[in-house]
Amino acid sequence: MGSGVLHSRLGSPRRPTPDQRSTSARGVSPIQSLLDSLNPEQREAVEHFEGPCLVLAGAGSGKTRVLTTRVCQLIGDHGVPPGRIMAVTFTNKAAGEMRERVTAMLGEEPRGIWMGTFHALGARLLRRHAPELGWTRAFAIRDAEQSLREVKRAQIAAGVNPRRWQPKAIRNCISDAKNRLVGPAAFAEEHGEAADFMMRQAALVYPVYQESLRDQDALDFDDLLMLPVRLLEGSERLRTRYRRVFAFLLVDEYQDTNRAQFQFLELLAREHRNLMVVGDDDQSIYGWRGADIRNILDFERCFPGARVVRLEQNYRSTRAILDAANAVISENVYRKEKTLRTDRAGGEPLTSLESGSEMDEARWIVEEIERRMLSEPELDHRDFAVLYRTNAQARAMEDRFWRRGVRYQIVGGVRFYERREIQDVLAYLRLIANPRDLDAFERVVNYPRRGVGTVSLKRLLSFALAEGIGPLEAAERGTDIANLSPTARRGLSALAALIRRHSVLAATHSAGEVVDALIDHLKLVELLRAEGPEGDDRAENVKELVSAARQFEAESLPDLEDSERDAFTDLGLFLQHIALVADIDRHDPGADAVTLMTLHSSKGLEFPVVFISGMEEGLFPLGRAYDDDELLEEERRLFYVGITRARRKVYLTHARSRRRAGEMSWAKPSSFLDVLRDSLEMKTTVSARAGAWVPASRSTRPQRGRRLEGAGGGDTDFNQDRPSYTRGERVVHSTFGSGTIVELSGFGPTLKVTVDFAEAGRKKLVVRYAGLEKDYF
DNA sequence: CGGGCCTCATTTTTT
DNA sequence: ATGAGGCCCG
Repeated sequence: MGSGVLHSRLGSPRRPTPDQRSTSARGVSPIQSLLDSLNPEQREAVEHFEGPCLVLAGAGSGKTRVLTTRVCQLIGDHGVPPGRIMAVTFTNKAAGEMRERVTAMLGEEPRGIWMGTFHALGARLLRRHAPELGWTRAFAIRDAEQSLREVKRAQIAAGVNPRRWQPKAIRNCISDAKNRLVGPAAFAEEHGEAADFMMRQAALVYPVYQESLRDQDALDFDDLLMLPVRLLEGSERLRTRYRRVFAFLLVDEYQDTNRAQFQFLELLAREHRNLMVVGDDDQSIYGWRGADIRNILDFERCFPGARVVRLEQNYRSTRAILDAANAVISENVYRKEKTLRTDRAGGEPLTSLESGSEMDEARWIVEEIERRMLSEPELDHRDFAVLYRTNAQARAMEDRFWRRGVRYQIVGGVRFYERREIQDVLAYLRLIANPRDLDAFERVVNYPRRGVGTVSLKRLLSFALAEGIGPLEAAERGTDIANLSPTARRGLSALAALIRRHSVLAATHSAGEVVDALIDHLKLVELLRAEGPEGDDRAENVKELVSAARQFEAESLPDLEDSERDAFTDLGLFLQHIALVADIDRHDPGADAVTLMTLHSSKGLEFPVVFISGMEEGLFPLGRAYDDDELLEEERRLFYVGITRARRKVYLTHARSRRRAGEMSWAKPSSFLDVLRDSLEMKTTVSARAGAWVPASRSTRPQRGRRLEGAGGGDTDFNQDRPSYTRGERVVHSTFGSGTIVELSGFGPTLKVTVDFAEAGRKKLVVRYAGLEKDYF
């Protein structure tokens, strides 16, 4: 499991990239022949042995290859035991890929090496030491959705109305705090009296939330980063031990690390300083999640004497593509200056396409893929990728691929493990593995129907609280609870018996058997089928979960070392596994399909032909990016990432109209196209040319001219009935109270106002969502 | 308690 | 458009 199409494709020897094609001559050591095929800078990085080293690796400069070869070098040439190396990657996919490559180079699996994402490695550390922090070693990991529900519960407990204060916003505050290593107490001190209302509310919720997680023996994603730091900071003994264990640290995608991750590395590397980080500040695209670009810009200051290696030779793209990429990224101000070189002169120019709508755009893209496959028989489906800014854009694209019968694969979006029916089964499994899991309990208590509604649940929970016992124990003692209906009492004891029976089963049986028995017992397949046509799919998904569990047993379980297995049940290990493999890919690894995914997901991958769709103002860059130069630069880096995925051809497509959040909107081509204008080949779809709503005089070369918004009428976004605002006007907001408008920006649906509120201070609001009213007093 | 109907908010990326 | 959540009635 976890070996998706992309991963195994990259690991496949079938289509080597040119720089991999170098000979592996017989008689010479494999590592030596690998070294011979590197350029001088790459070799310098690979042969670097001890001390800090920063590798600034441009897109397509072979950085993954440098990292994997260095790992082999450390093991093979310097005799470093694999168990003393930690290699951090950005995704599970990348970790799997690196493991495969290292195995291929060394001729055997590097057993004992700590390789994975920060989250996975943090979890692994905590699996050993959680008791020192107040959790058990079998702690559960909350995904984003689960922690959102947890925040909401904590809000209610803390008296912070979840309707007035969005749980999502509160969760973001808590998440930011954790990524800055700020705990509940420190946060309360910092923001308990703050002028910022939101932070003040978060300060109330955070301690309750965290305590509730601990009561349930659960951690959220951010804890997996913060708590390992706490652990090492708090224990001299562990610090010394792990500094010795991890004698060599390697970090990929270093530009996307946050404060907590940096601190973790620093704690481990402070003494031996054997830390190599590889990254590209131009590809930093996770600022919104706390990534701190200063980690890369200030590396030399934190690790004085660090060697710096620049990889500027690009082995991936044509000159035409690199010129475009360089032109785009050089617009940015906050960056380390560097220029990518290539030997692949020339190449096809980039194509810009104007289409009429998102359906039209998708249709053209699919047809263009078919055209290219006809004229260039060496291209397969898998050689194409369609990238977009938001997951919502996948719909129209998928629809077209599906109708046209062109094989495709969507990465990300609605994930398998996030589906309702899967979450239901998983909740049962979580509860079987951990009877203290309240979130899981609430989810399953009345599914399938057991006659336990909100009222009974409330009574049960307050009983549990009063008695100081878990919800499941309370359910067993249903007879002791006052005012419970006979139905609810029966339902609860049936649930308790079911969970207990399966807990016993889990102690001696495999995860697959437990899941199978559970589904069988609940008659889930029958239940879902009865829901109607959609239920069939759901039933299939549930069955697929059983095979996922069996596959886990067959493939991943044997790889685990004894120290990681010891006290856990197979079911527990299965749950641990899937909590961290979020974007698990269930497709046939050999599948030949066009890849559809977000620009963010595309980082680190490459394709011969890349389409970047939705090149429209307001969508890419997103409208809100104009609030802030740094956001706009991040969007531009995202564009840079997208362009540099391509080996030989880039298409940039936009649509004049697009359905967004249920309503039709019109947009200009993205301003990101401006710097490329002279080098783009311009195309227009037939229906964009013929669009009846476009004034005829403009329709021939629309991409050259300045179009007016709403040409042809019918643009509801610019409705005259909408209230208009002016500077100095008084307004009232439901949460922030009354204030005065000090600034206006944007227009139409993106009109924003900056308001000085008497009590809440200065806020920037989107008029469309803020629900402002005029203040006539 | 459960089902159906109504209202409301939605804004972007992910380990 | 879509989904989630609240409210009312059988």
